[in-house]
Amino acid sequence: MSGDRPQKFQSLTGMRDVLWPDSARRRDLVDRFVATSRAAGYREVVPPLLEDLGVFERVGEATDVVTKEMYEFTDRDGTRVALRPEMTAGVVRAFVQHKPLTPWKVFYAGTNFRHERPQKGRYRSFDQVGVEVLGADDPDLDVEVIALAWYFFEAIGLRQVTLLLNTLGEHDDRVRYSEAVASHFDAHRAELSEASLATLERNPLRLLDSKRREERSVIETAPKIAEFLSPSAAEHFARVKAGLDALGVPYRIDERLVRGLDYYRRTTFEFTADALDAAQNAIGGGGRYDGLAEDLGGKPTDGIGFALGVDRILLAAEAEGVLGEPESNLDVFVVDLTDGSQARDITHELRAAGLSADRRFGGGSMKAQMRSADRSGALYAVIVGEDEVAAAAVTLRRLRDHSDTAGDSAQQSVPRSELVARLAARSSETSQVRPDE
RNA sequence: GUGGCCGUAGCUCAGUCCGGUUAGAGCGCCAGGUUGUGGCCCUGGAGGUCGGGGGUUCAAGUCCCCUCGGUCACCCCA
Repeated sequence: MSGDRPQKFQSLTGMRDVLWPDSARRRDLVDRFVATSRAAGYREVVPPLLEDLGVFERVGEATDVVTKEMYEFTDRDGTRVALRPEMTAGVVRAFVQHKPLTPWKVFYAGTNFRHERPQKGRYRSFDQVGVEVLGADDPDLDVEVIALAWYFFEAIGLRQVTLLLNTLGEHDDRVRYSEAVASHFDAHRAELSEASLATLERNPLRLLDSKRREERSVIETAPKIAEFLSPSAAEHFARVKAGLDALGVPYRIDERLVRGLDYYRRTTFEFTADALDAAQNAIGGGGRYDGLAEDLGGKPTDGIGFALGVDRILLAAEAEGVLGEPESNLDVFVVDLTDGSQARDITHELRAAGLSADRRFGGGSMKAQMRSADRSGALYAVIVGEDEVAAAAVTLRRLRDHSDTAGDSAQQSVPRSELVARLAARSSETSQVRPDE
């Protein structure tokens, strides 16, 4: 016998367990996103968590997300694989692989992984919801996609959200613009930090949204994308703006919004939560990625989409105070003063009839069982003891909302045979009275 | 990857500067008050390797070193 205790484990750095009530809020948020997306004709896609490393390498060779932050490893058969750091690459890979009818409008909800130092609103395992549309070039599609996210934020009650909008031009525009930006910063190397000089080599556009204050003036004087836009790119952007105006979706043009992943073309956008007092206040972002399908071996296909950070939206909702306490959904708690067989049978019957029911295991005094009933949040307690069994009845006690039940005494005896039908009837009444459930 | 702050009960935290009896509080949990009635109240109880390891000392939650973890910020991003 050794006195050593077994090792105690805890969740890995940057990974968290989501327990109730947080799990209930998360579930509610995702459900609302699903409803919003379905209402606009989007269908769910569920790509795998693990992809060939190349799927992600193709889309972000110049980004930290891909070069430094991926969970990558060699699989048992020697394949280089990675946990997805974002959703778009996998979805586009699926599009190229299955060649669905276009336009392909999909939504998703899932977990991504990035090996970063955690901080508020940033975790190594984080959930996103989002949509992608492949195979359509219409600027009104950009409008639909952006508005969809906007309506979703409205639906969950968020008010302090800002939509930032920009365009990066078409492929050639972006290349010429990038060169111009590079030469601008190259001429001001002395004013750049060492880290920024490295960024200049890899992806000069990224310098535009640097947060370093001392570099602000160099950034201010950098060339603007507007001067590099081809007529068709400018026209596309104008129509996107006009569409958002028509729908009453407010936005702010941010010419330094270049976004993190380097597959973006033309329209880019980002949503920030102004109530969030954290450095990570971007709650969502997206844009067009017209070249991505081709980069992944498919035919040239236009694409656009966005991803929203579930964790950050929940933080923003908390900051705005729009998160309600999740309510108990339990109809009945069964208190059994006999040997437990009554609770076993009655909960079974109630559940089969579509009601929610719980009970306490291992018995306990009536006081203890009633306390459990109260804590469960159940609307009713069904009490069964020797007296009830002898009378072929149960005691039905209302635990909450006594006041609004005039004529409905707090406690009454109900024939055992009528219990399920009586409760089923009341349950449907109450659900009609409560519009927001 | 870099830096600041913080690790004491399930949770929120006193106690650490200036080392010294059995390490405390509130909330929560359990039981009793009410031999079949929850919430409120009263009484009692359980619950702690003081993150871990090493060192200094007669004596360490308290001082020193290392380490692990958390948190916030930078970088970057949802």
